[in-house]
Order: sequence, then C-alpha cells, then structure tokens
Amino acid sequence: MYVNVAFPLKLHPLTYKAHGGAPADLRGRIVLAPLMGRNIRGLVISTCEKPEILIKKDIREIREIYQSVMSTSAIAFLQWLADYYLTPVGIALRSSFFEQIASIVAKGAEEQPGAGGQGRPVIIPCEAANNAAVTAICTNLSLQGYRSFLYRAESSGGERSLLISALTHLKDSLGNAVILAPEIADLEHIVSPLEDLFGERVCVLHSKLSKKSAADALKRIITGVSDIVVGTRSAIFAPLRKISFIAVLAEHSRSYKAEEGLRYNGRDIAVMRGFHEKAFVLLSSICPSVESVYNVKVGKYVMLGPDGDLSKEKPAERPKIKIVAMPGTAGHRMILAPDLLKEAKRLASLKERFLFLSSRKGYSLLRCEECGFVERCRTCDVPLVFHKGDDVLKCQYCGSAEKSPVSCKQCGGTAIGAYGAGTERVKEQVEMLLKAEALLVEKGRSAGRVITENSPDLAALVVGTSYAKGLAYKKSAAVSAEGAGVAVVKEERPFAGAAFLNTDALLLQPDFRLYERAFQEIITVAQMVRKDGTVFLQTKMPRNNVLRFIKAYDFDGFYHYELEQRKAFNNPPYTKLILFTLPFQNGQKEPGLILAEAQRAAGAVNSGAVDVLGPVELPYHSKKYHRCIQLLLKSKDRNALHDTARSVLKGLVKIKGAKIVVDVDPLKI
DNA sequence: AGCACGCCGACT
DNA sequence: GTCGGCGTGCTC
Repeated sequence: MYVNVAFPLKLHPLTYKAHGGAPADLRGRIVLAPLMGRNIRGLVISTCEKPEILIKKDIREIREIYQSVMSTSAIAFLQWLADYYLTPVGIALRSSFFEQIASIVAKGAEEQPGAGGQGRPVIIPCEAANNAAVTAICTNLSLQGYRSFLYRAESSGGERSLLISALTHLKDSLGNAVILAPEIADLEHIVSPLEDLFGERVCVLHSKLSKKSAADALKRIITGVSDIVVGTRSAIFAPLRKISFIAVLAEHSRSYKAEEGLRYNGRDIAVMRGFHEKAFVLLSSICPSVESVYNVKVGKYVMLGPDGDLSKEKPAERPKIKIVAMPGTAGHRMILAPDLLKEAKRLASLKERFLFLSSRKGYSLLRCEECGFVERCRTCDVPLVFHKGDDVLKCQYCGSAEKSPVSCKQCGGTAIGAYGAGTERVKEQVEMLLKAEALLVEKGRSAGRVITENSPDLAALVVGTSYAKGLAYKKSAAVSAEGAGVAVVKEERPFAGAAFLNTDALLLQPDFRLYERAFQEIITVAQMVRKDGTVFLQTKMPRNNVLRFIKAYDFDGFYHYELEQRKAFNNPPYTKLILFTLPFQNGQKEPGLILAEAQRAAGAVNSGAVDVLGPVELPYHSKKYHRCIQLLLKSKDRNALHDTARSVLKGLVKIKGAKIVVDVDPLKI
C-alpha cells in the first residue's frame, strides 16, 4: 500500500510505501517519513494501491505511524482550503497547528488516550431572555446537517446572550463545538459563562498562547477532555474529530482576515468547515457584513430573527445619533462644534463619561499658510504627522521621525500652521475648553492587549482613536498569553456621550467597502453608549446617505442601498476578487522590469469572464518593503476566477527575485 | 523548511 | 587559480 503524505512545508504531498503490517486506516494519521536525509512528521491525506505518479528514484518507506488526528471531513476541508487560497496543502497544514499536534502525538505515542468528557458540567439556570432565535437554533441543531444562520443582535451583550441561552438549553446534548471571536480580549466574556455551563469541556485556543499553553489546549482536544473550543480565527483549526456547532461572533470584524501567511478569512472558512462537518453554523453581529447579508439574500444563509426578517424587529432603545454640520469653507479650523462641547461639558459636570474619537494619532499635519505645502515621507509617500509633545514630524508607517521644520520646504515661508486634528490636539482642546483632564488612548501595537489605566475609576473624558472603544468597560484583567482562559467578567460603565470628530475621514477614502466600515464603526460605538446618551457625528457632508441611514438606525435601508451600489459598480459581493502583490525594497532593481514581466503574466489571461486590473506600481507600507506591484483579478464566476488566478500565478512565480503575496477575497485593495 | 547545486567577487 | 557569497530548485 502507498500513502500520500503532506508535510508542513511549501511542498505538494509526496508518495511513500507503507510496510506490510501497517494498519489499513492510514488516512488522517501522523507519520514519520524520510525526506532530504532526515525524518519529518507529516499527515497521510490519501492512500493508494499503486503510486499515482512516476518517480525516477525508488519510493521510500514510512518510518513510524502514529494515531489519526484528522477525520475524512477535516482532510477534505484542508484540501479545499489549499485549493481556495491557491497554496500547497503543506502551507494550509502549517496554519492548522499541525507541528504542535504532531509533536504531541509522537511524544505521547505510548500513553493511553484519556477517556475524556468526565467533568460534570455545572448547569447555571439561564435567565429567560430568549426569543425565537434560541428556539430556532435548538430546533435546527437537532436536525444534524449543514446550515448557516445569520443573526443581527441589538448589542454585543445580546449577541453573547443568544449564544449562551441556546447552549444552556442544549446542555448535555451539545456535541463538539467551536466558538470564534475576533480578538483575544473578547474571549473572556464568553469563556467564563461557558465554563460555568460546561466545565472542563471548554478550552481556549488562539495564536498568542505560549508554547506550553497551546500544547496543553491541543492535548486536551486530541484526548477528548475538551470538545468545546473557544478562540480567535485560528481556533477553527481545532483538531476535533467532529464538529456539530460553530459560532462566529462579531462576524463583520476585519480581524477574522489573516494578514500574513495563509491569508484566510476565519468567518468564511468557519462556514466551509461547518459544511464539511455537516455542522450548524451561527454567524452573529450587531452590524452584519454586507457579504453575509448578501448571502442571506441569495439563500446561502438563513436570517435568524423574530420573523426571519430584520425589518419586523421591534425598535430597540438606542442612543440618539446627532449629525453636526460643520462649516464647509476651506481652512475652517473648528475642532469641536459648540453643540457637542455643551453636551460634553454638561456630562462632565455630572461626572459622566464622554468619548472623543479622532481618526488620526499625533497632533496634526503641518501646512504652509503661503503655498499649502504639506511635507511627505520620502519612503512611504504619505503626509508626515506633527507630534507636538516630541516636537517631531513622524511617518505613521515607517515611524521615521525628523525635527519639525521652522520654514516651508517648498517656498521657504515661515507661517506653518496646524492642519486637521489628531488625538493629541483634541486632548489639548478638550482640556482647555472643558478645564478638566482627559485620558489619551491610542492603539497599541499588539492586538489583544487590553488597556489598563492607573486611576481607580475610569477617566470621565477619553480621547482616542477607535481603539479607545475598549474603555467602555471598567476593570479588565489583562489578557496575558499565559492567563487566557482565566476570565474576569468586566463591569460595564458605558459612555454617556461620544463624538466622531472627523467623521468625513471615514467617508472619503477610495475603497468600495468604506461606507460599510463607517456604518459598522459608528454602530459599534453607538452600541456602547448609554441608551439615553448621544452620539455626535461632526461632518461637512450632513446629507450623506450613509449618515442618514445611521442616524435612523435603518439597517435595511443601508444594506439595500449598499448592495445596489456594489452591484452598480461591479464590486463584491457581486464579483469576487483575487489580489496579487509583489512587494520590493527601495534599493531593488528597476521595478519596471518586474512590472513588465507581471504584465506578461497578466497578458496570458484568456478568460472573458475575468477582468484584469493592473499591474500597477504603488506604495507599500511595511518595515521591509516600500513599494509594490499589484495585479487584481475580478470576476462574477468563482471557478473562472480561480482557474485564471492559477495560470497567472504560474507566470508570476517565474519572475526572478520577486516575492509574491496571494490574497483571495482581499479586504484592503 | 533545509540542503545542494551553481555561477561571480576577494583571497591563501 | 580557489573559497565562498546566497539565489534557485528539489525533496517521494
């Protein structure tokens, strides 16, 4: 018997011989196989009586055979994953905790697998806060087959409570489950109630766990001690033998998209894993993605709601959204509108909390009053941001800083003024106008780190980028890599008011998903503000369509409008995209040469069903690379798109010295 | 991922 | 003349 073995390498599966006494059920087993003079652990993805390909050398024999870690459906999912994301199976395997799993299995080969599932769950009675959705979940789960549902919740609390209520109802009848949340910091909210319900059955899995914690979690899953896995996107690769329930919380979140390595979307592949496992898949969000709403529309998902229809829901009590028209005249310098200031002042006097959101860090841009010149970064070609505290001009991408100028680099003029308002300047303004201290919160570098503030009580006035949203909560235990799983339920103290100071920054960039993002961003903040509070939107475009939908909390109106727009401009979800990026360093040989070769690769496209955009040369913001060449394929036909992409990729890999990044269903283009 | 093969610059 | 740089290619 021969076996085809996938290794966690950039390599297609290789054929080996299995010795006479080998067990018959080799598929899904981990094996030790000779490769390049060493022994490497791999996964048997298929078996055959005769080798499927002719090889010059003689076929070598498997050295060791260990236990199976993948069911047939898990292997099918893995192969689909590799196929869909245009990558060798080995790369897909490497994204699936394979090396850790293989090492656990090989080392623990002599040990008996644990009986598993003995921890008696502690059942906590659930408050009867449920609705038709809970019933729908329970009924459908018992049907045992693949189905995907989309649920729009009123609040993130509501989203969690649907999940917890449904699982409480199911109690002992719940099979294996995977529950995904976008950020590590979101996990603690779910883990704690789930542990109350299911005890030992619950385990946490995400990529920031220490080696040991990850190994522990994986071991618990493999041995059957834990069969309810809660985690971030990578947890969808949990080595469960079977899955009957998958939940994706905040399914609209962009954090589900991997931005390095295999660029998968955790939400999309959760649905596909659910399909292969014949599982029940629940996607939920307070503002579902346009993609998912579209999938409901075309019958791929079922809408879960009181009447299966969003529009029939009772209007919830929500904070008022107030559009504040700012003077449109060029050069107007108002940062905080009087209305907004008045309300913030009133709330501050009542010791209530107010959140000021700006989309930029730092103080402002510096602009020559004479000629309007704004200095840009030499490598990244973006405007440099003035940081008043450090008195430097800084690039937001490469971080390079230089002393702030005294005169204009273009005309020599000495009148240089602040232009726009970043968080640093907003803080200055707020403190000056409200005569109170404000807390500045900016996004840290590592996702999942929770801000902890020194003051015993939370600051009343908070200024920040959208990252400051995390401060809607009071005490939060830092989610360290080690301590994940030890959850502390946060005590909430919502903001009584919030303001987007430059809403227009959310509405003016050239990206077809911009309106969707603005909608989600504002709804997310509104959801955190007290129901009797106010959310202010400062804008120079008070009549903008999206702002009107947001003001009225008109979800149906928004999705309808947005889908029309996407259709009219041939954008996703009506078309599908695959993006090739070839990044290069500044010093590298003429990009013109690479561009010409990329052109040739793109020229080989012969499918009329696929549009080719580019290749074009663009700035690329990363530490190592500064510019890139991008090639975008666009089609209504997924099969034609993938076939074309495969042939284009064949051409691109021939380009010497070029690194190629393939992004199927890119979010940023 | 490793490891070998292979074609251009500074040395015992 | 050789030693060695790492760019490119192969691994059953």
